[in-house]
Amino acid sequence: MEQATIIDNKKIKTFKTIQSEVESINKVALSVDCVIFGFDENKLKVLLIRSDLKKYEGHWSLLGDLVDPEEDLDEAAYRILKQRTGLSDVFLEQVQTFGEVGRHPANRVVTVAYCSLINIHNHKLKILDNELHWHDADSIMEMAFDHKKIFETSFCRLQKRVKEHPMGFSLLPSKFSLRELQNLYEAILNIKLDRRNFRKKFFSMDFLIDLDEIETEVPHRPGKLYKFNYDKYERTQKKWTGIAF
Amino acid sequence: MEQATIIDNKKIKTFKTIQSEVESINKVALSVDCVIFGFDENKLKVLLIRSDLKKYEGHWSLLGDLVDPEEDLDEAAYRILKQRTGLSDVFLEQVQTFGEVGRHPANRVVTVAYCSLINIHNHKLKILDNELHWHDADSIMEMAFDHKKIFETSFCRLQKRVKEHPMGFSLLPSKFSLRELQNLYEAILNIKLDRRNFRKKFFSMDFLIDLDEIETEVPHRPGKLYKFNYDKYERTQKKWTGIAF
DNA sequence: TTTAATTTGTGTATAAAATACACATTCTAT
DNA sequence: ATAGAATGTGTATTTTATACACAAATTAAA
Repeated sequence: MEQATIIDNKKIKTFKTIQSEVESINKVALSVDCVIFGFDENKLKVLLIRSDLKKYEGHWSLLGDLVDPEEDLDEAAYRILKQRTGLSDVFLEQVQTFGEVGRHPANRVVTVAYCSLINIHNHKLKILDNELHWHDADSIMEMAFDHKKIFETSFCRLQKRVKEHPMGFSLLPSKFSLRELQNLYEAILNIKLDRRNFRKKFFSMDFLIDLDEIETEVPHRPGKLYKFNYDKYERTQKKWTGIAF
Repeated sequence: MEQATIIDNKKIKTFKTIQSEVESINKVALSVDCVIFGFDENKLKVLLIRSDLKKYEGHWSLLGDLVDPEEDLDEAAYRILKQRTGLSDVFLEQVQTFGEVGRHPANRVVTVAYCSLINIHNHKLKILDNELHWHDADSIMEMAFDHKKIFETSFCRLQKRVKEHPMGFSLLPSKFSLRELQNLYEAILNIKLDRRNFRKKFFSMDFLIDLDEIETEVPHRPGKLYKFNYDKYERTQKKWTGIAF
C-alpha cells in the first residue's frame, strides 16, 4: 500500500486515509521463523524446538520470534539464529512468507520464513530443558502450526538452490574431503551419485582448493582435504544456462 | 513467534506474554505490492501507477495495498490484480518480502512482493487520470519508496524462473508463433538467440501444440500458430538437472 | 607381518545436448 | 513480375553428461 488505491473500482483512498489505518486497525503481528539446517553423520538435520503452546503440546516447531517494530526482517532472523545457536556468521536467506489468515490458532500472525545453513560442529547447542533438538530432515512428522509446510517449502528450496549455488559448503567443516561433499549432496538431494563423475564435475568447476592435507581418524585410506574458493566464485560470473522446463 | 522464546538467553517468554504483545504493540502494517509484467511490441512491460505521496511526487510506484487483517496474502495480491487489471485468471507468484525499518517514510510498512504475468491485450486498463501506465521494463528510472529494488528483484526472479518454468506463455496470446515466443525470451533475457536452435529446443520439449493455423495481418510470410500444452506439462515430472554453479 | 576389508584416486568410451551455420520457400507490398 | 522480409529446415562440430573397472593406500584383525 503506497499510493492511491482503488476500492470497488470507485472510491479512491488517499494516503492520509491509509495512514490513519496504519496507525490503528490495519496491522498484523509479524514473525520470523528460521529453518536451520545442519549436516551430521551423513544426514541432513533441522533444528526444532518443542512447542509450548497447549494446542500443540508435544509437537515440534521452527525457531521463531515476533519481529520488533524497530527491527529489520533480516535483523530479526539473525537475532534468532544468534540466540539459538550462538552463531552470527552464517548463511541466511529469506525463503517465503506465509500469511494465511488461520495459520495461527490465536491471532493473525504472518511469518517470514528464513533458511539457514550452519556447520553443526561449530557450535554447541544451548540446550534448555531438552527443548531444542536436531531432527533428521527426512523423517519430520507432525509439527506445530503450519510449520511442516514451511519446513517442506524450505527443504525444496534448499534442494533447488544447492544445485545452482555453492551454499552446501556452509554445512561442512571448512576443510572437507570429496567424499564428505558427495555425502552432503546425496543427503540433501536424496539421490546416489557416481563418485568419479562427481569428482570430475567439481574439479572441472575449479572452485576447490587442494589443502595438501589428508583426513585423520578415518578407518580406511584417508582422502585429501579441500576448501571452497569463495573468492574465485564471487569473481566468476555465472554462465548462461539454457531454457529447460 | 510461535513457541517459548529465549530472550537474553535467559528469560523465557510464555505464550501468554507474547499473546498480549500481539494484541498491542508488536504489530506492523503489511502491504502487498504487485510487479505486473506484460509484453507488447516485443518489449517487456511493467504496469506502474503514479505515486500520490507528496514526497514521491512525479515518481512511479508498484500497485499495492494494505493487507486486510481478515485476508490471506495471496488473496490480497489477487484482489489488487483484479482491481487494477480486471483479470482474475492470471499467473501470480510471491517473490520476496521487504521489511527494512525505514523503507516507508511515514510508518513501518512491511511489504510482500508478488510477481504477475498478464497478457496485455486481454484487458483494457481501467485508466483513471492517466495514473496507470505500462513502462518498458528496461528503462525504469527512479521509483517511489524502495520499489525500484522490488522491481529489480522481481525482474531477476522472472529472468531466472522463465528459463526453468513455462510461465512466459502467460505473457503471450493463447495462439502464438515461434517468432513471437522467441521475441519474448529475447526481451526478457536481453539476449539474442539462434532461431533454428530455439525452434529445435522447443520442438524437442514437445509441449507445443500445432494449431494448423497461420498468422494473419503480418507484412511477410505468416508463421504457424501454436499453443502451449499445459496438461502435458503438468503430467510430466521435471527431469534431474545437475549441479552447476 | 601378512592378509582382508575398505575407501581413495584415476581415465576412457559412449551418448546426449548445445552450438554454429546457409539456403530454399512463402507471403506481402510495390 | 519483382523485391523484400520472414519462415522453415538439417548437418557437422563441440561440449557436456553418463557409464563403467582397477590399482593404490590405509586400517584392523589374524
